[in-house]
Amino acid sequence: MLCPTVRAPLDHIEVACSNCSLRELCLPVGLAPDEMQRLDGLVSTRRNVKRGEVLFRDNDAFTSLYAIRAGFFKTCATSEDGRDQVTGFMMAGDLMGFDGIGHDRHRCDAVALEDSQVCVIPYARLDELSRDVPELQRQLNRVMSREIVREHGVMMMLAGMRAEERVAAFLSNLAQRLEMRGFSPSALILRMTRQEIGTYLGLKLETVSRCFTRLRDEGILDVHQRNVRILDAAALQRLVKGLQRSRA
Amino acid sequence: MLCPTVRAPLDHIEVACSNCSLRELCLPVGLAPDEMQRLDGLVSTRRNVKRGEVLFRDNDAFTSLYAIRAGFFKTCATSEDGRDQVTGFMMAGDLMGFDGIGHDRHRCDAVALEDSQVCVIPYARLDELSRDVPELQRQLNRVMSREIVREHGVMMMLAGMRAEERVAAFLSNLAQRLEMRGFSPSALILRMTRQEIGTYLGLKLETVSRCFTRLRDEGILDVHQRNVRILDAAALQRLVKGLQRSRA
DNA sequence: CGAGGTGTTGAGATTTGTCAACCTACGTGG
DNA sequence: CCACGTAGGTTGACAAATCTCAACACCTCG
Repeated sequence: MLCPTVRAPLDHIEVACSNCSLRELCLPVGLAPDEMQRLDGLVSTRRNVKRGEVLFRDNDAFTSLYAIRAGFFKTCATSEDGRDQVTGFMMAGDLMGFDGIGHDRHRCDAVALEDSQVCVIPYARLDELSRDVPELQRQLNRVMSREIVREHGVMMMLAGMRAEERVAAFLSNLAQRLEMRGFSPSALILRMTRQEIGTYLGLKLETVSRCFTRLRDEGILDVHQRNVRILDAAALQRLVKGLQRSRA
Repeated sequence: MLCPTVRAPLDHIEVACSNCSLRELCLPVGLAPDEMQRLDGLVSTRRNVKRGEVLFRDNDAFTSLYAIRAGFFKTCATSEDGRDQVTGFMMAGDLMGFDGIGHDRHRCDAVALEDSQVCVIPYARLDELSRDVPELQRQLNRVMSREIVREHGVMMMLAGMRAEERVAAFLSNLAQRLEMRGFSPSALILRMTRQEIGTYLGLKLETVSRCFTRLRDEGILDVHQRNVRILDAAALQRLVKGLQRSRA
């Protein structure tokens, strides 16, 4: 994606959080300029991860958090018996790796779904710095808290929604997050397979496919493989809220 | 549950984290004695919550975290459209309220399922103290990280397991946590209704009931209303791992 | 003793999963 | 530049799991 002759200078120009276009979405939110510069000193490494490559894997030693600078990831938890659960899809500005803090080992995999770049945030140094910069600590707590709340939302979706509602919620959420990043909220290019969507939503891939088809037939979507256009966002939202069908 | 003539002295004797029998499960894990004393100074309020009472409610201003000293709670996330999701069942030593850190408002309800007592941990003061006591900050991060990982497990259960497996996982988890607290891991008294279990597991209450019956018929459980005895923990575990039926 | 909340069970409807066939798009190498 | 192989996606018919609705049993508490 990135042309090497362009990437090199970018590494120099935007290497710091203070200059990063994602700073309003990412860890530095709320930091004063001098505080942000101290964070810059910490986040000095970037890492390219090609599509299909693993950034970290379940049971890897935990050393760092990762901020997505560009690209798209899935995080998957794997149970001993081989069950696989996509726990989230992550995009630019999102932070990954919190699962590792609790036991000094990662408890899920992070896999790039397109060629990506992440900022490496060494946790030991972040921990150190956050003693000096209270606002950084607070922000870290906030981000983790929001991750917990986000997961509540996923649980609600998995436990309470039927297939079509789940797919609607998935698309609606994706669109909203793309919009926050300045992309079109209606023209989506999915970076994941039907199988991966299914694993995330607790559905089989055929069911996901059928839901896409049904939403197309209802005039809510335009679907061509991974290109999805949301034609009727309001109807999608009604589905998410379960107003389309009776429900106690 | 607690007899008042006993409770009063207890309040004096065990008022501090340093003396609390739950300190190995709760926030103070890993703190040095002097650090723990500083935490004692902070956690000075206790609050009794009767069965059915709400400790905090969705959209309440966030001021404190809560450590369960005795009793049993459920936490429920409610979506705008009235869908209700039990996100967890909490028992002695568990911490609640992390959902509120992200936006200074709680994002779920905490309801006592039996007469309970919680320690109130004012967040602003905890935040302050954790600057001075790095280990406290680290412990807080660990606890939140584990909450994230716990929720991954719930997502895996909701997305990947069939009804009977979910019920088995629920019981097995409950038993394990009771055992960690020194209770029998085989004789359970459920503090929640079938409805609440169902909401947690993404099943209707009738399905939960039928699963209990089936597990009884299979000789794995002895069920009388809310009294459940686990007769064959190994079989229960096999169910959790999905070894009982074919699965890709 | 009665009332109401809770739990169980049954029959039938609905949703989702399973299996299999086929289609489509994309990348590779000739 | 085209042909082919393969992974990913769609669709159909049928099976299985779960939900729905309804009746009834049980238990606790006033």
